[in-house]
Amino acid sequence: MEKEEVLKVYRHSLAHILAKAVIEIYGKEVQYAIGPEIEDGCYYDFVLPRTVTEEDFPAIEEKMHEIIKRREDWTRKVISRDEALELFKDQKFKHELIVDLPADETISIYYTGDDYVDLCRGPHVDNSQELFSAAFKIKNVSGAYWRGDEKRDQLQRIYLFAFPSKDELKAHLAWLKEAQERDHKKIGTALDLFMFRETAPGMAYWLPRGWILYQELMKYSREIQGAHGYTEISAPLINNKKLWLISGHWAHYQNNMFIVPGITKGVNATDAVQGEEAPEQYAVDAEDTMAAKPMNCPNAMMSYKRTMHSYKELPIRYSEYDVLHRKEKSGQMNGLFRVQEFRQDDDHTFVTPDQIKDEIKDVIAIADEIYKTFGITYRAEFSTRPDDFMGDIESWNSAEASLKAILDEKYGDGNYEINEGDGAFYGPKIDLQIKDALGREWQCGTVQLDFQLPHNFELTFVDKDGAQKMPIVIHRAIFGSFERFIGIITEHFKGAFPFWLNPYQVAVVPIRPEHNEYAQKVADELTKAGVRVESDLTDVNMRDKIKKFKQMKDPYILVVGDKEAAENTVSVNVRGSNKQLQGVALDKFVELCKKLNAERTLELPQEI
RNA sequence: GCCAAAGUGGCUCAGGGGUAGAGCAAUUCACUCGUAAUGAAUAGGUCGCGGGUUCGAUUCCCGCCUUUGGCUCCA
Repeated sequence: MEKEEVLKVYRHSLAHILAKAVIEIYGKEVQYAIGPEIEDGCYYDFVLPRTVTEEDFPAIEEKMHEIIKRREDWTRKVISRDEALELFKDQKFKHELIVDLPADETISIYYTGDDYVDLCRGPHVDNSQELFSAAFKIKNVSGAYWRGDEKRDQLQRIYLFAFPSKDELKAHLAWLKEAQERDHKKIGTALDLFMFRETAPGMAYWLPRGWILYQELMKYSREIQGAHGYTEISAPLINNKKLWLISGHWAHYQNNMFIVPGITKGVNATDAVQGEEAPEQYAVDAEDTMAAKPMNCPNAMMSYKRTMHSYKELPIRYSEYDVLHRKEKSGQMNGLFRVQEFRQDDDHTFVTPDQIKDEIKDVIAIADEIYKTFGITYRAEFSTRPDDFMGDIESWNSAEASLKAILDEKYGDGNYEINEGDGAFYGPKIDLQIKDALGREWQCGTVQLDFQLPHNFELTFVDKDGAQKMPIVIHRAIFGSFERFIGIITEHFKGAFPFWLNPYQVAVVPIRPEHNEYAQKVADELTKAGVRVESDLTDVNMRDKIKKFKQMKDPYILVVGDKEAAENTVSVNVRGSNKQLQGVALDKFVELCKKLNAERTLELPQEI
């Protein structure tokens, strides 16, 4: 068997052992649902008479070891649907699974010993003793909904790390520990980039160092988009609900919006504010109710609509970096990855149908250029027409064909995922997914075709034949939200950002106070060259200063003393090594910094 | 929203029914130093918020807030 196959069999078998252990501990009334293998092990879902907590883990693990040591045979049996339904008549989830199996499906069951049976396709080990060498550990327990549906039973899911050997488990746990060190929430605090406070749940406070980085990203984005013919607009942060009624957000997205109720004037007051200080009553259904924007598109439509447009003007590209607010359900927030306030490198491009292909191609080219700058790899996903689509099928078909042709050309047939029927109701889309340190995928870039908003806002352009036609809108973002992207790259670089992006690029440390003058001169020359410099001219031990700047992960720390001042040189301490480059000419160093900034170099040169 | 866990000085964390402790950071003094932790002293916390039990709660109980992991992988 292939190594991967072995791993699958191990994990799958261990899931059954887990179930058997849980049943032995919690009794026969346990309802067991499903137990697939996953990335680093497996899990099993149960309904249990009481909740499992961390304190229960050792007992479960011990029971699993005990079961494995029984050297029980695993026997496979093929049975009829009726036999299966009878056998699992007290197991509601198994029962449902059997009912849902296709009519011609072979139904197989596995006995582990003679007191535990599970519905399963297999394959498994033949005897528990094959699992002697397997290494496993309960990872955690969480709630999970039966079949992922929140309206159905809430199950307790027990996760297991599972590997064929102890060494592999150990290696995995070490990897996990390293990954946790990369956590952007930790690094963000350590590097003083951003913070979160209860005064604004899920909304980052950007601190001086972090805000420099943020702005560098926006600067880079604007530079690239400017070169690709984008024009930037900015629009109101809160809009009257009239806008959201037109766009459809009021009907479809209200739960995700922060709403500012208006003052009623004889309208029903549903959310009355009590007390003497607030005699007016605020209500969501008041005419002057406003809402913070969760998306930029409606205002972009308004901007387009202000005047007539000729086909000669298209494509029109309105990019936008405004702040967006989306209200999330509690429990959905996650550091910078999922926030309630963020900015996107957003854009809405208005095109004619025959411009779609070239335009999307250009978007993908921009995405490639940007992601390459960070050395980040992504996975493309193509989502096609859903059942509740809007518009006519011909438009959909041709739009999907255009997108598919671009994806095939770019990534090759089969090198991107297709999610049939997963598109938005207003159009098909391409999403670009990037992994965080823990391997979780987050959607960053997105390209969406939209036939709906132009319709809702009655957008037109005058075509060659003089007829008024409806443009198609392309929504797209490459970084996605800057917040999320910064989270991703913080973990990717472990806080050691590329030179061009690091909040401060060079730190200057004089050896003694008498070297302050020269240190200042060095700092001034670098600043003049557009380099972000910080220096410490206080009367403190130079070692302490170096330590402080190293902790902030400044790429280059310059130490200057008698020798450097005399020779107009600097001694360079390079991030990521203990290397010190002595006697580097100041001019030469300034030139290097300018080059690194101009080229947005990914790697930090270790030699100068 | 749901399941589980957590919240103690700026940061990292210990503690535990009798009103709190360490390291780092900060401040002061000494050291003036050639590339990641000099020494000494000082200051800093109504232990997330509200309620309950108790003579007494940061500790136990309840509610809320915030945060973390999971709720996608389908016998």
